[in-house]
Amino acid sequence: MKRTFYITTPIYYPSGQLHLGHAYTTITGDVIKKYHQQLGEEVFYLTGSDEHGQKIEEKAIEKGISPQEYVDYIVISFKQLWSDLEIDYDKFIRTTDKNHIIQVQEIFEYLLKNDDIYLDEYIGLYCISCESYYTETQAIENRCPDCNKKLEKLKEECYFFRCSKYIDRLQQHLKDNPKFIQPESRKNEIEKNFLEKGVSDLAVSRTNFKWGIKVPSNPKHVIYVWIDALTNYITALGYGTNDKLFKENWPADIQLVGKEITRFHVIYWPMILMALNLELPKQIFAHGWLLMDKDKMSKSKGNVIYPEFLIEEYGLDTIRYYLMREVQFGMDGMFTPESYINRINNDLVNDLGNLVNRTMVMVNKYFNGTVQKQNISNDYCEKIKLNIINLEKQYHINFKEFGFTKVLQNAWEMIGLTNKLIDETKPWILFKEGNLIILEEVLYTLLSSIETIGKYIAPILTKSSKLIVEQLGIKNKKCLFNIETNNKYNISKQPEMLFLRLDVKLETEKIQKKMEQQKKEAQQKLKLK
RNA sequence: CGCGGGAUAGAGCAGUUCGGUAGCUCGUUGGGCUCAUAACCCAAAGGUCGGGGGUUCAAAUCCCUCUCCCGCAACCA
Repeated sequence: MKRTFYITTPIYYPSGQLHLGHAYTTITGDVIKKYHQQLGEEVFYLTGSDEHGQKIEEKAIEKGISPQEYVDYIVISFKQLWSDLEIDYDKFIRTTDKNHIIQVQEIFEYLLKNDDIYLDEYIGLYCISCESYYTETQAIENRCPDCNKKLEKLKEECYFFRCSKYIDRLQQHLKDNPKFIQPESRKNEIEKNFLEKGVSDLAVSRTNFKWGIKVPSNPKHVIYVWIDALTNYITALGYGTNDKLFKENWPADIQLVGKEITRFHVIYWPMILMALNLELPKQIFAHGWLLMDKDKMSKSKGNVIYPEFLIEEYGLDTIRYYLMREVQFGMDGMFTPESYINRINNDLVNDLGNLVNRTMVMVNKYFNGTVQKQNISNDYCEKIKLNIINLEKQYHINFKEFGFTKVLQNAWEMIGLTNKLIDETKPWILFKEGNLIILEEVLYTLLSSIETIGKYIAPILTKSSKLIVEQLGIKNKKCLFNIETNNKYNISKQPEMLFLRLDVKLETEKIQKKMEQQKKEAQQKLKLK
């Protein structure tokens, strides 16, 4: 049986337009996919949309269309964004897919039959004007935390999932698999805050809205988000219908989630899988948030940035680079227009772009675009070659631990060394003095170093990597760090610049203006309501 | 005493597991170079490692205590 590397993102909720935060998660998955493909592994990458629930129902009513029409419309924008970001997903699952609906119903009935789900009454504090339940910890002196009105105790018929049955097994699993939840800090949080305090049974159905998957044996109940949404990771593989695809992919190798939904993915999701007698995913990675100037991105605050604008203005690679470089994976990171533009100028334009450009100009100027390896020894060149070898080890270690920041730091260390090599060997003087053999060896070393860098950054800087490899005239594109395979380079005569220098002040203002404009639009929408 | 995370140069962060000259990027200042996208290379300045106490020959790191910030059960990556 063929085993593939299976990656999932959360399925996003189509209550509005996706922003840079969503893109962050999905780009990360894409980077992981590209790395594993580079290793020659088969990869299956899943993303999708979670389309049911009260909020969607309300949005649709507000717009005077059916929920289905509404989600169809929003999902087009999701897919468009992933296409703009060149996300190479293998399947886009929608919880309104027919197959998903049937499977969820079967799963629900199966759990019901096995007594993992039972019918009972939900008693909770309800706010009539907000139409929502609050827990006792949320309520402020028996008043609604949102509108401050008095909360009523309400009873509602509801199906529950028997968490108590699986809690011991889950705790054992966490003990046996210390890397199940990453990063470590999230694991501690979950254990101390939830597992050790006990997990009460989970309400898994609703009767107060209609837009969802009906419980077949009791259709006045709609299956609530947990069993509907979480199971997407298996129904997408054809659980229950396509055994082959399912067995090739499940269990997932890595499930990416935002830190706010860690709880559902490391407590309830594994319990559902246990109840279904399925293996648990190998790892759940909870990443942090992208903050805008220390604030969480939020539409009402008007500090949201949408990726479309950035792609159009600055190119896809700049976004991928920024997110992977600036944000320590697992921790919160910051996006500020200024740091974004600065990263582009400093790292991409000055260090990388300029290195490639200055080298290629010299190769064309001094050797008309063709240089060969000269079998002479040169201290400076040896240093670079040694570094390339060390780099390879680090590369795999870092990628396997999702240390994207480190991957890029190492690449940039290499770029720095290569820039330094030029200053140390001074090719223009070698040329003036007629030291052509040494000059050719230096230029050859520069090109092999650039080739390594080009391949090294491939999973992250997809476009630049391709352009570098193409412009160097490299044939054996697959080979990763083997610098000795190319004894000769025949480079492009008119190299194209990888990145163009930006005016920091001008561009920063442009982005801020765009955000202001979006803020106004959002406020107007609120007024219309 | 609810729990978890955090506080390190002007900014953003690493280092804390297993104590031993405090590090990276950007910014600032000075110098070098002219192949290159006024880019690149070198150097310097800048820190009582949140406060206080303790253990130790030695603490950013271990222990105690205090202060401040962030997150935390319903649907926000």
